[in-house]
Amino acid sequence: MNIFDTFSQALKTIVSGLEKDGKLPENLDLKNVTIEPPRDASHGEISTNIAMVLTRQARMKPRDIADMVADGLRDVDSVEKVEVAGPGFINITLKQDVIQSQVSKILNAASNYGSSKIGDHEKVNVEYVSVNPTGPLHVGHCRGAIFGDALASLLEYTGYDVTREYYINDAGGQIDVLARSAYLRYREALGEDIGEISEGLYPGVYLIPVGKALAEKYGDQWLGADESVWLHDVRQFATDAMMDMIRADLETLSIKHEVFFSELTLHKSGQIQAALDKLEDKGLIYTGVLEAPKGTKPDDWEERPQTLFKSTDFGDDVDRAIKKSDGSWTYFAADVAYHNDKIERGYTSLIDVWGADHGGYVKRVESVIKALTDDKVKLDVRLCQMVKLLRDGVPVKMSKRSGNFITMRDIVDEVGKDVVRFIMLTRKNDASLDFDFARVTEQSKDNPVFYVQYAHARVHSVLRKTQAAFPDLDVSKASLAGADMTVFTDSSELSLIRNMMNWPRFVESAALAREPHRIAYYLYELASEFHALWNKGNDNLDLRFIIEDDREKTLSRLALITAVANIIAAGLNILGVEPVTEM
RNA sequence: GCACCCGUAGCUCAGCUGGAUAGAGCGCUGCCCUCCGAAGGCAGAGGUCACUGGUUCGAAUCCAGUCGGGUGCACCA
Repeated sequence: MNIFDTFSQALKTIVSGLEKDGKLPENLDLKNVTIEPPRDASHGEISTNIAMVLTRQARMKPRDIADMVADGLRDVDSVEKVEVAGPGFINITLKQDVIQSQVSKILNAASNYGSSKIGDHEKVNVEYVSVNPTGPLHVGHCRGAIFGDALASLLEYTGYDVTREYYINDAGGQIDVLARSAYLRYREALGEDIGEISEGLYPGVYLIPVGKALAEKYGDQWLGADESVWLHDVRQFATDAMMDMIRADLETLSIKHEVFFSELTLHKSGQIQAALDKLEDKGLIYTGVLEAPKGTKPDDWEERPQTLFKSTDFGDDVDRAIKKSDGSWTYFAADVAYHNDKIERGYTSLIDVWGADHGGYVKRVESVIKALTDDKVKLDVRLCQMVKLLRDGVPVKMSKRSGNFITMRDIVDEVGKDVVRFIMLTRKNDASLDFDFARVTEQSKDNPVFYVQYAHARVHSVLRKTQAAFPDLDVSKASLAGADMTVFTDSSELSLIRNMMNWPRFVESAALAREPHRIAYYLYELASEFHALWNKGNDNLDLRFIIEDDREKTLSRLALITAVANIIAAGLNILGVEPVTEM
């Protein structure tokens, strides 16, 4: 239980006491009460708005409520001072030794400090990447991949039961295109001159090895054969090859998935029909004609009767097609089945991570979830905005048509996994992000990756140097946690500890908001405080971490900075970035 | 035409789901290395939180509208 939880409990006890004494009306709702650090450190460590929240319910003046609650808080033994300020804030200053002792708590909790149970083992499915298996991953895919992966880790850290999932779109027309493109490379592998690759096929060189592998496995039996002979086998073969490649690409960024879910299996198993039957039973399927879109009307627009889903009943703009005019399933139909499958697997919370260009697709899928579960299962679609690639401020040009795009692998090879991951998480997902090759590899304070990792490495550097000064000093967890913490009296030290006290709150709020970037910001701030303390040691020898003639004080200081390193490591771990021990 | 997202310091962006005097980095200005932990540090200037209303003890945050920017808008995936 962290310090904020402790005071949350204390407040409840105090309020119910006041209710019992008739000083406050009964059954007060404390839902909107916040317990948080005040913005200004001079107001103490903890602040609550309880008096203002209860004003209306209790029909009393906020200051009067605050005074009564403050009296109760003064009896809590970790409290040094309680003040009522402004419109009715209650500010609590903790006893200094309580603050100091937090260092022991952090060390004892080790990597669990900051982890939380708010998820309460809720089954959450996080689906991300889900790129069509028709080529390697390119930069555009990086952000969603990293975001999804970090979000999944964050949710695990806060007590959710998380499944990381990839939806393989292996059933659509693009797979036929892939197969034909691979077949062309197959012919090439068998010595044919295939010339220019025609417009409708994938030109990428990554298909050359696939063609060779096909030739090795099947020989020349398909040369000159009709498409109907080889298409099925080549589809399967090429899809598998592409997925192997994609998995390898993901591996370079340490992106993990537990489930790779094939769209094709939905078609084969009859699950699409089954899912639509569920909607049919609710009277949400009908045959109709959609109106032409209002803005730019497609040239080839024509009226056509189709099987439609009544998504407008659930907030969508228009009803959506389930079947094409030739009677085959739309992509959306498969997606209905896919989400239905997730629901049937028992997830009560679904998170889909998509690129912002799929924004128009959100409402229809939300509609499906609402329709299928009577709004009981939550779907949260997180859209990731574009990444602008720059080199020294100049936009990097990419042409998708010529196949001349920067791949995920290119970018990882150039700047490294950790840099890519961290930078991609330094903006909230729905804001666009600049990625400048020159800046992200800079070793300076401007570069947040470097700055945070440097802090962690510095702590380990100090620990290594301690060996020289005190070869036999016991720096085990137990020894550090048992150090004398009362030596921390400098404002920078106390400020650092206060900051560390906030870590659990940050983790929880980041998880609830599904915003892993908050972790990155917190780490930057913590690193900044740590570096500030380090710098103070430049002028004030007594504030250095290793004090040559004072073994005990050195141990205390090591305890402090080890706590910092623990938190940085835990945070970086959530982001999937390696906490390095030397630069 | 419609939907979604965005609009905060000169620039790039945070702002902990409604709290107190709105923050950080870059850039700018001024100080700080004979030696010791300067791939830096300290301090300062810089804001009608796009605009207008509304909700309430209290709004950058919630609601409505306006303006500006981005994205997407029948069978594709």
